[in-house]
Amino acid sequence: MLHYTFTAMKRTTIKDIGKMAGVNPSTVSRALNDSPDISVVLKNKIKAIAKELNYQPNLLATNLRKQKSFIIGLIIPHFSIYFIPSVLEGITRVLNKYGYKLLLLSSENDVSKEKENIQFCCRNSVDGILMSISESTVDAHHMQSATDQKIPILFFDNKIEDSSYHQVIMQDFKIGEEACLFLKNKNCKNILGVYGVANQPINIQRRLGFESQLSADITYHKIFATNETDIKEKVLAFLLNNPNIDGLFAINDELMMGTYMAILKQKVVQMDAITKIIVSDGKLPDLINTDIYYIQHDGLKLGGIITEKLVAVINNKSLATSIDVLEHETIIKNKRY
Amino acid sequence: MLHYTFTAMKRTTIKDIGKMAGVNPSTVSRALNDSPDISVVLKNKIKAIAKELNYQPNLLATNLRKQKSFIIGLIIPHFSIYFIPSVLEGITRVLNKYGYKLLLLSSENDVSKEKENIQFCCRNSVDGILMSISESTVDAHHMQSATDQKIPILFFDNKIEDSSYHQVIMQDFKIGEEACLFLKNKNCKNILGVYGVANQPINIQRRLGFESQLSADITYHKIFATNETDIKEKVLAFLLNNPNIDGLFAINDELMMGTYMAILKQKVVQMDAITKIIVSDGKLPDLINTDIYYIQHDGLKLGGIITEKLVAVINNKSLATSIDVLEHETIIKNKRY
DNA sequence: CTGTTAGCGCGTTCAC
DNA sequence: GTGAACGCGCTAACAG
Repeated sequence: MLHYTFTAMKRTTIKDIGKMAGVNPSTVSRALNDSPDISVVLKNKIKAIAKELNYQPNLLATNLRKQKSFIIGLIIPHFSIYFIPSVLEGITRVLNKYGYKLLLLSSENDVSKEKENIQFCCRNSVDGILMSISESTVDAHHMQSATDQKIPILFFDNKIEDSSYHQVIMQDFKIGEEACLFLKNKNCKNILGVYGVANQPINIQRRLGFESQLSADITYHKIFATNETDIKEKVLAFLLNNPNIDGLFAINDELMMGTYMAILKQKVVQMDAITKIIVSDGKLPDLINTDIYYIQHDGLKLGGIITEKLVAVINNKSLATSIDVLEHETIIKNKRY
Repeated sequence: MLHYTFTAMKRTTIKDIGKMAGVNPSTVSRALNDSPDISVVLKNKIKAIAKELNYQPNLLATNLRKQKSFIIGLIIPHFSIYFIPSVLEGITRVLNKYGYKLLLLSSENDVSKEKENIQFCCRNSVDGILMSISESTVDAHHMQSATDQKIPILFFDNKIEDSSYHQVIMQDFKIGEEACLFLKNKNCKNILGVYGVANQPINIQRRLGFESQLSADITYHKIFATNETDIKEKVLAFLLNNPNIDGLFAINDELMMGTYMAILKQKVVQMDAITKIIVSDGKLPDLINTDIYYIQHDGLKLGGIITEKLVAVINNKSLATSIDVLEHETIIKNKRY
């Protein structure tokens, strides 16, 4: 066993198999690909030899030939613990179903790295790209190389203003509206809205939706933050001057978590005195020990949907681009333990 | 713009560039690879043309030629939200540093899928594989194709009984010991140990370590479970008959979370009446609202370490295999908010 | 049914 | 300095 480690063991190719079987390499290729042209006996013979030699087809060669890799690229801004894992799970399940694999790339919220990633995907001839744009991305100009090569791109989460791409997004404005109406219905009068960096469509829409339903009798504050730590610090400071908050809207789990920790730490206001509503896939509400309401943003489902759509596009390039808007579930009360 | 979608736009190759520059394709290749053989003027001319034509080298061809892909495969059992994201982050950062990309594969805790994944990696000539084995994996026989091809594999998390592989693991036995000593020191007399499925090395070692430090004056119970829901149900039932628990050891975040929810829900015992110690990267302790102690298992750091090691092995194939044992930090008290 | 030939796009050896 | 020719491993077109 160990001596294999030091022996130059060339990988077996169809040539080798051909030599052993006394046939031409191309015959081997056809046999292994179950071409109907090859007699069953020969097929079996060749397959047996292939198995014995532990033959692994070189996909680099196959792909080069076929211009297809059965790999799809996923580009995300960063690895959020709240959402990405379930999206990944959803993507992977569908991908497995169709025999595709996943090249996972993180743009680290940087457009230039995003472009690099796109190019890497292209150079490797991925069959399609799933893309959640970075915070600093404003348009799709840097995806040129992909469109040039006719590699389909599907944007999800954040909408991009370009109808030539496939997209899957949520009804973000409506989500905001619903959240506000909910808090009003709960009779909140002093509300804090917690949002991500200002320029992302998803943030803007949810915020605008929320604000569209505010009324004059409500005191409204908003805080923008980039991450959990950031929001935590800002809320800590905020609460000192505003201990009378009775309603909270957070546009995602991460921001909610930071806010939650700040409220617990600052202690100027009782956690249960605040009515909280967030957009979440439902994991965080399970984790924390307080009543919290949420609008369902199911990562597992989203992952599945975008992947199904991308695969469909790959298999039928002529599919017209469209923006699919995902229905969300109505507000759900989190069951206390 | 839109008409590109319907025009057969062939990808530009070195041939095209050669034609435009009036030189041979091989010259183009050399120029773009900064061969010292090419005059600077010609180089610049060729590079300019390449840029103008938005030339994207076909890595499938390059890799086929060089037998190297600058891709490394990561195979994990499933997408745990508590640990995997930070490991991914750690891996990606280091990978970016060296220009490698990540092929992410999930075995869904299934050995046969694990084998498939390995083979897919081999067939695509990945440069190396990072591997956290599935629950049902007992040895490394199914990695044959990788070793045949001399693709280095690095195992992390769960140890595998085969010294011919590179490994990075923790001092799991010692972790168990420390946890037990800690609870004893806190004067716990009625302790519950919560473990994963019995046959995984990581689970066994932590449990054995823990049990090695038990003494006669301690009542000790143990529960084995496969996931969060599973453990939750089991603990719910358990607590009914054992309301006097005063100490808890959970070998990871996921199991802790299920236990936590069960305790809250069952209400037969006060959460704060139990001294809790877990192995965690520290995120969960931040999330939940109770004192909890933990032994640090830093995913970000681990991801970085295993990737650095794998890259080192890739660049120097002769490196002897070794089992690196990661030092863990001593027990840390979680700061209450 | 099977062999021959050609080429996917690139890097490399050997000429000159 | 640069061109020509070859091959990485595989598949597809054309023969027969």
